[in-house]
Amino acid sequence: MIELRHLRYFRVLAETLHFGKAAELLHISQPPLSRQIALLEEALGVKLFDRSRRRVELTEAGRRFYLDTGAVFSAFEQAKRNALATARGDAGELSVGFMMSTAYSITPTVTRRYAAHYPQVNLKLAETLPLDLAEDIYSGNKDVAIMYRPQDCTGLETITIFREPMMVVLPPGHRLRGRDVIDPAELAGEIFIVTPKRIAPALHDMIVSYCLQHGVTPNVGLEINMQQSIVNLVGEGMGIAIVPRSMRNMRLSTTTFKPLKNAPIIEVVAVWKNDNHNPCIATFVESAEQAWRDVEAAWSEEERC
Amino acid sequence: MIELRHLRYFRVLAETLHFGKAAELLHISQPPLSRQIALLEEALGVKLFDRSRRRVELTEAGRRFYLDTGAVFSAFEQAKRNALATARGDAGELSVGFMMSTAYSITPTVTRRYAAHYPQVNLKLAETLPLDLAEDIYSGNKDVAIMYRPQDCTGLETITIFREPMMVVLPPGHRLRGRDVIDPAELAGEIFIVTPKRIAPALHDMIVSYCLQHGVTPNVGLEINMQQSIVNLVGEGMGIAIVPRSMRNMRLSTTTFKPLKNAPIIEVVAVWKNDNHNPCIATFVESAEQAWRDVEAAWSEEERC
DNA sequence: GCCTCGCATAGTCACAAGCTATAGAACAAT
DNA sequence: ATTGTTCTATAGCTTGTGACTATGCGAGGC
Repeated sequence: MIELRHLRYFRVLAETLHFGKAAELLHISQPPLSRQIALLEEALGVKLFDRSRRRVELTEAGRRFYLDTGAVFSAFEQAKRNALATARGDAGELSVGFMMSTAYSITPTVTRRYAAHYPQVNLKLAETLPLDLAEDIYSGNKDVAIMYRPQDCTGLETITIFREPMMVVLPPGHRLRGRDVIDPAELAGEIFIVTPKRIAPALHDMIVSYCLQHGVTPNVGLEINMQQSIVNLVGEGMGIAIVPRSMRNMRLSTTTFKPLKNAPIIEVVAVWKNDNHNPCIATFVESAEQAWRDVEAAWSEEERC
Repeated sequence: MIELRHLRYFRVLAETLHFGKAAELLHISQPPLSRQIALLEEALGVKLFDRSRRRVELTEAGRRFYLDTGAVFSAFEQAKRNALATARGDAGELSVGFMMSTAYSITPTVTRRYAAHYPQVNLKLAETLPLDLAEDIYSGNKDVAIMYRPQDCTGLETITIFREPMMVVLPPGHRLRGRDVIDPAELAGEIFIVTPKRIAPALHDMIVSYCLQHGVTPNVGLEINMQQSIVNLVGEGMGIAIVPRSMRNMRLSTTTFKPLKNAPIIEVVAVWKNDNHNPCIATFVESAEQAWRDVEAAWSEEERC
């Protein structure tokens, strides 16, 4: 059976055309080289060298074989490089799911950064309802999710990649538009627009329990799946809402965002299954963490100014 | 050092995902397979399989490596095929030189046939003066020459690939135009247009000695290198000439070709050096010989009709 | 004609690939 | 739980073969 050894020996001999020198380059002695070349020729059924006892030269077939075995080694080296890169998470494929409500904040930052640092990774991004995200991670359908911290995390790894306070959004001409900070107690009686508990349990529970803690039972007049839609509907005068601060980035002129007293902090996390061995997960998470540190640093810089 | 054996084992295991079955397919027992896979992983520095004691599956890197090693084996198989084809003379490069005077007869027939049968051979055709052809063969500059049989053939192999009688060409309005066959004795006093002895010794000597045998000393009034030019000049009334029959194929309306009594036969041969090991020479010569047999068969068919 | 060069052959050694036997983990069935 | 089954890994031995040294032998050079 022909092995890479035979091809290695052949190529060095083809380059030197001298058994002694080739053997020296290969760190073996001359007789085994003679023997291995003879075995190679026998296995191929083709004479690769014309050799008198004095001179060695390539046959036509040998010349051809020299060119072609170059491709064999290129392919082999490429295979090794790719395997290493893939194992390190520098190359491969990564499916990332994200909640639409992070599309104005951390998701673009993180994914742009990752794509720039790891161009050999084929990054597949898909907007997904929070409800489905955890399921996709469990099933292995997606590798990483960017979502609000889920309540049940058994078998999952999470890391915080974004934190922001919740704010209240007010419709045009609302009685509280003049205020700097709003106490939730003042929101009693307002119509609240909220995501359904089924779709985004963490977010829903956070808002409800925050209100209850401040003595208000929110009057949920409208259930809407997406944060963006909620803000739009507030703009249409359908009610008020408590949403993550980054929703301001929608820059909808009809709405007003106001800080809340003792505002709850919402946490966006990257989530992955700890027995999912796609090595790109590690590089992605590392990159996302760094992106968050950069954002935090930029914010404290802003505050100082 | 990683050998093809490791890659072969890896690929079968990657396909079966079962050490026992893979080992059986490879006609080895299971323990050495485990060991060789472990050695491969160690040499690469990459885990290729996730294996519990119970289940085997590919890692990301392993999946990638499986794809890439496919290319390694493709390249290797290609190299083997090409080496075999080259050794058999089915592929490669062949330089063929030919005299322009065969451009109306055997050269197109032979080369078209060869190109059709051996499409993988890169055939390099070059028109060459007979003088230079032998030299090109000796020096290895060309592999095969198509030419009139040379006088000195030491170190050369030759094979006849075409035979044709010489004919006399007459200018417009010549006194002998009405004759069916011409006796060379009747050509006494005519101006002969002949190739210089230096350029095509075989052809020159054949014509001169033929004339002498028939009691005529040819009056060489014009020396012209190429047969085609000679026929053209006969058409211009510059003299008469004795040329190979296939020169009729020029279809020059001003000239008249007449058979000669006891016409000498000119032989076109393929010539190659017997220590030139280009395997395409063998296939080319074989093909040329067959082409000649076909032409002969077609001729005797014509005569019968 | 002798010497040198350089590839091939002969004979020996050692390493590693392969074998058998078995341990030990994971899962299934009772 | 317990036992059986199914796999992979490990241990220890055997053997094939790649590599080494010594030498043969033909081709050129002096």
